[in-house]
Amino acid sequence: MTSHIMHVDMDAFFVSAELVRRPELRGLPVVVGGTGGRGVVAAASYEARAFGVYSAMSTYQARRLCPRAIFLQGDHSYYASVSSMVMEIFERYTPLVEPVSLDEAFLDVGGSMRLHGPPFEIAQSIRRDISHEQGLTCSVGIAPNKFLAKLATEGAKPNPGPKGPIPGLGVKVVEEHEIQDFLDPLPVSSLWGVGPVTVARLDQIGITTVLQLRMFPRDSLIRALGKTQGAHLHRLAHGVDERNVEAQQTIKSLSHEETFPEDLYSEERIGTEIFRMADAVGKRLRGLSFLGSTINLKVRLKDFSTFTRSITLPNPTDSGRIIGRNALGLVETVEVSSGVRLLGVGISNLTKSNLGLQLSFDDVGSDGSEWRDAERAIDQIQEKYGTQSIGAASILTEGGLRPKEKGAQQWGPSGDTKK
DNA sequence: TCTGGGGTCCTCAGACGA
DNA sequence: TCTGTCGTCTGAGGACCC
Repeated sequence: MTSHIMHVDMDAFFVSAELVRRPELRGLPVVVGGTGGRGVVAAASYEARAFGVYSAMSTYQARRLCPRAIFLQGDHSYYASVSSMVMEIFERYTPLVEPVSLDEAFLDVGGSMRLHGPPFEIAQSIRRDISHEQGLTCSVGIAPNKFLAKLATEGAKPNPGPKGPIPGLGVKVVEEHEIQDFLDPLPVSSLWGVGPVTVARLDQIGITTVLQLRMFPRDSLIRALGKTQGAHLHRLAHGVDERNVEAQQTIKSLSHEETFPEDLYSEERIGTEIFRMADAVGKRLRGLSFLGSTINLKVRLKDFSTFTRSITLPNPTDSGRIIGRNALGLVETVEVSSGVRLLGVGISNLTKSNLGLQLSFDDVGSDGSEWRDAERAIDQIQEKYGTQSIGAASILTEGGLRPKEKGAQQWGPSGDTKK
């Protein structure tokens, strides 16, 4: 059986997408992300990477490393539309497409080979289609499983150079008999699920490479890292990953959070922001026909200390008002007088809403009308006339309704954000 | 003027009922 | 009746991913 799991990753996706609509910026150091003082870098062009600018770095630091760079505020909805066109290209070659993020997906092409040829040829065709139709480049890894395919993609990527990307392989295939030779020299940090904390723990027991990890007794690894993670890493070091490519994925939670350009001190303002986020969470729930039972609140204070609180309701809900009221109750258990940097409201324990809903007193307004009906009516009006047209009074701020939308502030406040 | 947003999964501790 | 144990649920927090 040949390797038939494919991982496709767009090269510097957000920047590349911007260069398609702003070709005059080609060849320059370009950074996309949150342009405000509290923003982070979402993507850097290969010219900017040559200055040491990488994604997830604070915009502040990126500006210091590369003052000449052109900083663009990320445009999530534009990238999402480009992404959906790229995903459509994948679906020409196999129905088994599992999007990982806007710029990345797994494909199982095991059933497509009679029609489209071997995986390597399919990868070349996909790269050609994406280049011709979207003007973007991508890298592809092909291997017997998802974990190895993703690692293979890293080996296919371009490298940064001062005059732009130095082309990589474009497509890298890892066959069954090559697995150990491919994996052994890699640092443990390249394994899925190994971050800085686990790297430090492994380092303490003398493990820095996958070869050392593979040679380490499984029982000792479990003693050092715990049952789940120890067994997981032992499997990965041997190149074993049983996860299938799942075209249909179910969501388990959804949330909104926001870092404010300036810290919040007023209880009233904190309450308004909580209701604004709860309203958005409720709207998304209704749009997806989900109900949720557990309300989650996240608070980050001025000193970056972070607290989470949650409460499980007796009856699941999709009402922004109920979510907001409970989140407001949770925030009272946190001492916020030192200043709030970030607030987040989320919901988990999700069920499909067509299973029937048991109404609670919270769903019924004082005039006898049902809040759920009111919120659905607002959804419909916003659908027709825009999100600024109508909204609950509880989310009205000095700046107007400012409804929260998914990804609208994905990488932190923009440079021109008003309070 | 340093450190985002949206997720998933795991661990641990405490409460509670059998 | 009291005590210990076990499983389950809930809540908080941490690690990790893109």
